[in-house]
Amino acid sequence: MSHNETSTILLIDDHPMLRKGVAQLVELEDDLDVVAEAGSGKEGIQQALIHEPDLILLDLNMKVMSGIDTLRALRQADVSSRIVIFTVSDNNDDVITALRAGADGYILKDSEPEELLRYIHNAAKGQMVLSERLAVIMATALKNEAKSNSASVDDLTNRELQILKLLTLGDSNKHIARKLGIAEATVKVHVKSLLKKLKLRSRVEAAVWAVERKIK
Amino acid sequence: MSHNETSTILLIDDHPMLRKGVAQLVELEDDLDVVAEAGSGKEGIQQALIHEPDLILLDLNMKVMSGIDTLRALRQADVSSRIVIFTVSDNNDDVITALRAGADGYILKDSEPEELLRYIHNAAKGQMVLSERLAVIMATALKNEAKSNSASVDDLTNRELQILKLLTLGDSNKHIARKLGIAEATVKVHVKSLLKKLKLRSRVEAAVWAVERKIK
DNA sequence: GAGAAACTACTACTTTAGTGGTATATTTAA
DNA sequence: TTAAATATACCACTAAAGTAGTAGTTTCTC
Repeated sequence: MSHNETSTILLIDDHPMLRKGVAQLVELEDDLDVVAEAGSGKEGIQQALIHEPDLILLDLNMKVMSGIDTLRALRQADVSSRIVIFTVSDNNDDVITALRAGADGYILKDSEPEELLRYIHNAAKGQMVLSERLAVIMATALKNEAKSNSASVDDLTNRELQILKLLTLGDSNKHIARKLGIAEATVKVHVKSLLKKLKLRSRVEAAVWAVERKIK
Repeated sequence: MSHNETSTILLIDDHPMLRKGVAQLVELEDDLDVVAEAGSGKEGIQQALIHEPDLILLDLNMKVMSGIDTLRALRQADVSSRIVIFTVSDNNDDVITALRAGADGYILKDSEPEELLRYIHNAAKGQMVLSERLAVIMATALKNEAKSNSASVDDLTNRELQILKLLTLGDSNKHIARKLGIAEATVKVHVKSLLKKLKLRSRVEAAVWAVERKIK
């Protein structure tokens, strides 16, 4: 836990240069101390368990294990550190997903050094921190709440998901039917119910939806 | 131009932390000197004209003016510096587009510090540098050359691009026609020619193509 | 000023997509 | 163990998308 003294920090990011930059900045502060760095989610979890830092700065877009997965794994492993997402993505869904998954803050990488330090200090104090730009984004998200599909991949059946993927490849219903060994009419049924669940109007929207969520 | 002495470097990246990290690393070397930093393409071009550095490290995914646009603008402005892309994107098309646009190298941000220094030294010497992981990617790209559309947004006319964007939103031809105040038949013509140029088979493929390239 | 793109528009036609309804066997969850 | 959801299939119909060809105007370029 955090004291009146020094707050310990763990950096999890697969960009060594960025880790260096943050570490250098943070080390200039008397009351902040980077106790460990990790270049992957897996390594991050190990380091978190070893050091039990006060604060973890976690990148979202990592190659092997995604930031969200790492976040969930950290919470699963009962790591009590405060976890703040530090990433480039200002995507609506990423922000919301991260906060739902138990993140204590969300900071954008294009923040200025002074801002970042302010955020880190506040986060170490136990405050929730959010990059200012995100306020607008989240407000918009809330505004469109009704519209903004709370629907997700999880609501789809296996078959529907399978067909969504093929559809995204540009396959026609006929092609999909052939590939899956079912009738074109059946494919249409699945497409229809998939559209209904996702509250979309056409296969084009479905394809875009899928691509934007990186469903592959 | 580069001498036996010190090579001058300009960093263009909209992430201050990353600039700090790279600058710190580079400054440890006697023969490398970061003479300027820029947080945007526009600022980068100004700095490049002022300092005429030996080497420019340029990020691709910048908010306002994209890295590619910046690269083109730099070449347009007759900046003779060697320009090396330094980015997270290992996307096929990004790599190829950058090299076609006159980049002297392409380095991934997840490179280790030692690697990065080696690349920078070599680049300053006038060598072309490429992150190792990209060799595989480029080989694959060449293999699929026939398939891999060399076509890009630039090949589309304004109207076609405009229609592509609307199409990606899920609009039907009729809707697009209404929005643009033209006949549905005309929209079809544009869609057809856009598909032909991009070598795609349907609006679904076009939408996916656009989303994957973040055309908005 | 001639030629090439680009943008527009139309007709006519084929194919694909999407809707609505019915139906059956299976699986899952309350 | 019912009830609901899933997966399958078919038909008929409408709407939308895509193809092909012709053609007029504008705009840009050589």
